[in-house]
Amino acid sequence: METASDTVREEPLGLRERKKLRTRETIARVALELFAERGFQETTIREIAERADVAPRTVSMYFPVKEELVFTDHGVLFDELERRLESRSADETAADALRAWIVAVLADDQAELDKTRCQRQIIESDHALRTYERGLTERAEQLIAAAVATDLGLPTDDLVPRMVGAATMAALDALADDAVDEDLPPAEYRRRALELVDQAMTFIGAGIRGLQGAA
Amino acid sequence: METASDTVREEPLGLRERKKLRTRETIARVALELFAERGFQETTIREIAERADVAPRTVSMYFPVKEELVFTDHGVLFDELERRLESRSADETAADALRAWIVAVLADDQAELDKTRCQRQIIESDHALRTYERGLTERAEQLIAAAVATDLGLPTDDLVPRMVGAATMAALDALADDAVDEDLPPAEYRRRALELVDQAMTFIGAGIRGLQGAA
DNA sequence: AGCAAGTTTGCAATGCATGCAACTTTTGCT
DNA sequence: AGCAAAAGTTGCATGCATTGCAAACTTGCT
Repeated sequence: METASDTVREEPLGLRERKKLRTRETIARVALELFAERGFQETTIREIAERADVAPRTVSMYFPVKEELVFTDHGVLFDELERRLESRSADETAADALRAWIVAVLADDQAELDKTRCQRQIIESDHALRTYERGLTERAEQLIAAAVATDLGLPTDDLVPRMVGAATMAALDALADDAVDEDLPPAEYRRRALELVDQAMTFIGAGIRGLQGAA
Repeated sequence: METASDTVREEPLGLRERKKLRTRETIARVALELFAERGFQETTIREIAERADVAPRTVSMYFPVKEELVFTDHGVLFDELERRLESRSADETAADALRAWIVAVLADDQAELDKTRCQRQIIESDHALRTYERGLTERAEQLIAAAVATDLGLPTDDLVPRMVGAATMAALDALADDAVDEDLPPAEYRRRALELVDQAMTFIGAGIRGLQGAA
């Protein structure tokens, strides 16, 4: 199967890089543990630093804002989306690239799904985190809007691509809710997720056609 | 024309209430001035308090989070939307109520439009404010989603109403951008705003029908 | 070993947010 | 008017996140 790592050159990491990566992962892991135990607001940077055995300053070094401790992979996931949207071939629509991205990033083993569920429970129990997440999705909306605008030959700031981006991210939100509400095995979760995605794309496609007919 | 005040009983405010209201408005006004002059992050609560001639503690009293100083009316506007959606008559769809709300709340005189433009410039020049705004729109999305779910006989957490809510708010976002980008007179701004809204509703309507046909 | 570059850390300062208690003003009642 | 309760304002103190800066420490390389 195609994954992100297929396209990324794997440099042999030096000791320095490996250590840095390990520190980063340790901090993120213990932070998630603590958030799950006591809640996000109730956990201080200092406590995270203590359990990760680093200085508080180091935590802030790796994660300039506290919220980033929860959304540790959103950045790379969205980078990947951007790459797929921008480097898609001429016969591939934005919708195709988007769907392929979702297929590639969907949690597919139990461990990954468990981590996702843990993150989602933390996020959904804290308003600041939900707000922060909405801020993150803004970027994805814009990426999608830009790609859709290209497909449709519309200006980037046109209403239609923006609505498509927003509706798409609403679908991904619904998908995230599913991840936590249900207690499904990974395969079943994937199936339902793709069902949601296809439903969203049908909606969007019909919306676009409806608007083109009216114009 | 119908406006919010038509349906709200105007109690004769006592001195206490009037004073409170005046203090609140003074704080909000000077805060907006300062934000426009120096920027949001660059202005401290203390400076706002000084110019408003109150204690810093009082500012935090009226506006528990700094961001609220910019979004002073969003709360009541969304209250009004909620009221309109929930108290609509049987023959009025969610879309009807929504459109009526937009017509009622659109800035229609120069002074109001100027204030809106000032707010929007401040918001768009600061990332924290944009994020905060996205958090606020979550509520509106949910109100709309709930009303649309009722109209369509779907569960509240169904994908379709959620996408409709998201797409609708994307349209309002685009509308807000228009308010600042252009230098239009109020009447022209209103006209373009309604054009956008109708375009959004065409998109959404077609999307819903497309999905119903496929189901 | 020893130097240069890159990391981690401690320290200090700033600013937002909040609980609490003291203080002032307004209100309602006699 | 006079007074007591209620409501609003303020000062004080604390906790926490975030950031700049410089010192201390590690690693990579010669």
